[in-house]
Amino acid sequence: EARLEMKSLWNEFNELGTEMIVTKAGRRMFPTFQVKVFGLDLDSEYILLMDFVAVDDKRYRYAFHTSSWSVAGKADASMPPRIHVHPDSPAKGGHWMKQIVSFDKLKLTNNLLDDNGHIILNSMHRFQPRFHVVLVDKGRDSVLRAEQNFKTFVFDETKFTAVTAYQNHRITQLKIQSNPFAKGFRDCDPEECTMEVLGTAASASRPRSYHRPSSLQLMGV
Amino acid sequence: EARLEMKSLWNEFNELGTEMIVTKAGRRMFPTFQVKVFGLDLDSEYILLMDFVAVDDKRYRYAFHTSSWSVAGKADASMPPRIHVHPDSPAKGGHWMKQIVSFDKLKLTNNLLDDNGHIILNSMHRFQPRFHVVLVDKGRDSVLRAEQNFKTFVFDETKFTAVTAYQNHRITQLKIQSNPFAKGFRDCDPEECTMEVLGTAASASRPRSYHRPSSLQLMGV
DNA sequence: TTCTTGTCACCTAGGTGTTAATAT
DNA sequence: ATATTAACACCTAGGTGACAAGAA
Repeated sequence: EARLEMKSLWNEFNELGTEMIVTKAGRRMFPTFQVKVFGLDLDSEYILLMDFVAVDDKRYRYAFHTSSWSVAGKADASMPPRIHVHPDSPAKGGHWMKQIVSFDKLKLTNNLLDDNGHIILNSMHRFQPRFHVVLVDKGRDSVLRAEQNFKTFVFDETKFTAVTAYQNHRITQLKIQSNPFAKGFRDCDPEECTMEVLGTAASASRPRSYHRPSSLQLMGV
Repeated sequence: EARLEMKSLWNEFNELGTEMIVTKAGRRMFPTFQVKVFGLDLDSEYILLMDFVAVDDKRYRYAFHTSSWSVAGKADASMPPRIHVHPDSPAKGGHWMKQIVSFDKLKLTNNLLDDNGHIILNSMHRFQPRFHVVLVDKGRDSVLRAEQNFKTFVFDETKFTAVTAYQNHRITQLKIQSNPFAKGFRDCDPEECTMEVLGTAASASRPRSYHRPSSLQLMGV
């Protein structure tokens, strides 16, 4: 009834241990959480939303010398729970099913006092995104049908560690290779570095490198 | 029940004879048609939309030597009529009234075969934008109440001539001075040419000019 | 002649990881 | 030490009028 899009890309990240940046202003997820929805009633109205639950009760730390994560104690105080309602909500089943539903407006923040409606997460903690479909039931006693009007989908491969700066260098490289907005950091021939990593895409080694001047000499401090 | 926003800017354009560019791909209007809506029922649902009607049955021509428009004959065959439904539709009265309603996604085209849902207009003809508020009435016999569920607003100062290229040079200059996206053509000190023409904004003459190289020497043809 | 089209430099607006500096 | 922040170069994406060339 709901299929995760870009599943192979999510798998690539998940195998390395996905990291998502959180910032004070709010940062989008990459990959973007996108789903194809099936089996809704064409003319009934639904609200689609996401939330994030802690994977465990632990705080993590990354050891650069071993390139691995380890537990660094119990979780910090949990953040105020928030949900992200897809901006098209509410909309009819026909609307949701006619195209991929993309949560590209969703942003993650570590700012406890955020008033932009972003999702608040603890850095160095692990989270599992969840996707919910809620049937808008305006009839009497809708509370009695709350259970059947509410469906939740969890895709294990979308779990991630929230960070304020990337820890695993291989995650950084995969982000750079697959996110169009990071094209400026790609280490390849400027002529042909348009292709993105999708699924088992080839990774032919590129002989030429694109070197930008070090910002050391550019930033006048 | 509906107030035109940026009325003074619309008036400035209207006094010169507003022109709006139409292109094959579709061009936004400037000024953007924006309204503040009042008096809706907070929890009832409304659809807000726009359409464009011909001001008269004439075709126009611009005489550069006299800087004036004149009638150039009867109107060409009318274009397929289209409406532009505001993308937030349908939404409750509370949603529409809590902020300015902006039709900035609306685009004008002269392409009869357009399949992007843009508004199709005849170039060198005059048009009057119209704004409609439709109450979503799901009751029986709603057809009997169609009249009272439908309100139309016409702001005379928003009428314009559709063109494929600007005719009146003063219109061009006012667009450049007031549209942020045309800032590159402003003839002023690059340091301080941020201010836009709003209402009776001052037009202090600027001693310094910003001259870009002529594209004659840049375009290698 | 008059009008239309396509390309361009130049903007707005905002999403990237990098880096140095700061905080804890 | 480790984690966070803020400024930055470099992108994507797309809205401007100018201009030259084409069409009617």
